[in-house]
Amino acid sequence: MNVNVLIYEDNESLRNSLVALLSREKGFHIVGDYSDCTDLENHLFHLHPNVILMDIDLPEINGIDGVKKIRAITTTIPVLMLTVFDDTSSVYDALYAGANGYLLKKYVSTRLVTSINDVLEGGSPMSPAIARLIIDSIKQKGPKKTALDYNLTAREIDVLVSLAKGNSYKMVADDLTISLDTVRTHIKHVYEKLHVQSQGEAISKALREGLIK
Amino acid sequence: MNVNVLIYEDNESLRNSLVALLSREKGFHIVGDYSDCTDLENHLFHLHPNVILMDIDLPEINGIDGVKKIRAITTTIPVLMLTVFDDTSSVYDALYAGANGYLLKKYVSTRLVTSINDVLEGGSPMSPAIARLIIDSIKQKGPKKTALDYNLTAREIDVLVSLAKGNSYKMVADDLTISLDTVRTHIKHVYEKLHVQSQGEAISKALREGLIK
DNA sequence: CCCACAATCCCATATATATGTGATATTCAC
DNA sequence: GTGAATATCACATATATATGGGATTGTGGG
Repeated sequence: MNVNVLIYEDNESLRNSLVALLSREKGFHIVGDYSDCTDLENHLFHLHPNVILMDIDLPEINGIDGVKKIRAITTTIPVLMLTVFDDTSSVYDALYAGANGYLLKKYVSTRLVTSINDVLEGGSPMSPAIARLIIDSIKQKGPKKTALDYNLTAREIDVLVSLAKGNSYKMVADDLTISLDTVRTHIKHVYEKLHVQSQGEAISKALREGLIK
Repeated sequence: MNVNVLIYEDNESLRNSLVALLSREKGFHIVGDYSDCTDLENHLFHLHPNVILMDIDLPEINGIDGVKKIRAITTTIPVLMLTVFDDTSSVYDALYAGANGYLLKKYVSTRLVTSINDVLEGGSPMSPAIARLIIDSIKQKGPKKTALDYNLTAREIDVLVSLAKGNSYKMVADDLTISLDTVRTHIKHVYEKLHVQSQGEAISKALREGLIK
């Protein structure tokens, strides 16, 4: 059972280290190591990698775009990002592009092999510092309140949700099969409970605080 | 340089393993190991832990509430969660409660010491399976579009943002120091570009797609 | 049993909003 | 320097919305 590893890393000394490190490891076979991913499509088709190591800061095409190119061709081959920077937006961009893991270069020597095994098993290994960034940015959004925090009734939420879809009062009425006046009444109560006095404020408060999705 | 570790774990055999494991490790000192965290406040004040290991499934008070109790008292002592389940909502609840790391029990033997060191350094270690959950749930929200995707102009965004604050057209006009009619014009254009025809739909689309915050 | 609350409907009206048409000045690219 | 895009303002009007009042019915708790 051999794992074919494809490497994109422009720093030659690090690239050589990676190759050396994995060559020593039983079960790993390096099918290619390159300093840029301009010829990525070809490599994918001919080298049959099981996992790809991708540096973030690559010349010509950066690692993020590299992942995008990979994901445009296949979604099954896991990609492990390598970087020196723990920068929030790069992390997010890489994850959205379809990267599976995120390893800081200073941990390569101790955690590369484990991390490769982790992504092969469907996990998303990341260095603690990276994980910290992600967690912080999640927390920043704040814990979601529920509709209960404002004592909204089930029906009032129905109306709010329908309204947030962009429905007019009349459409909400049709949607929920109630009269226009009933819609008005519910909305009136919602406004009182949320302490707002316009549709715009109600919808934006509801969405921002996670009362509705 | 001794690290004081406080442990809450109801499974006695695991708790003993944890104690044994850390006792062997130089630099760690276990100041307490308990099967529940009912007496948490006392422990915090008298045992002076530098790091706390907390099981998720605890009798009486569960681990999530345990973290909340800790965070009500201090925000500086890192808490590392231990769990057998990789369940999305528990993970989120724990993170929001203020946990710093999240370790699956099956990795305790190999990664506990490293993980403790990671949280002490301000990182957020987590098992790859846990990280995967978090990443998936982030990705689910989809990559944020920018206002550019709809060719909104700077001024149109200004108006949209002001509207989403709950401002009426008149208030937007005051806010941006332009006339009411100009506000109308901008909004008209926004509606055309977003393909919506009401304020509610515009605001909810803008918020949901991340055009505005 | 009574009360509070939820859900439903009705009426009335002052504002606000959506939409059309039209105009002027500025800027920026070609 | 001509044209396209932007930002600004104006006028008109049909709907929609916000808000006040009042009413009926069912339900669940005390």
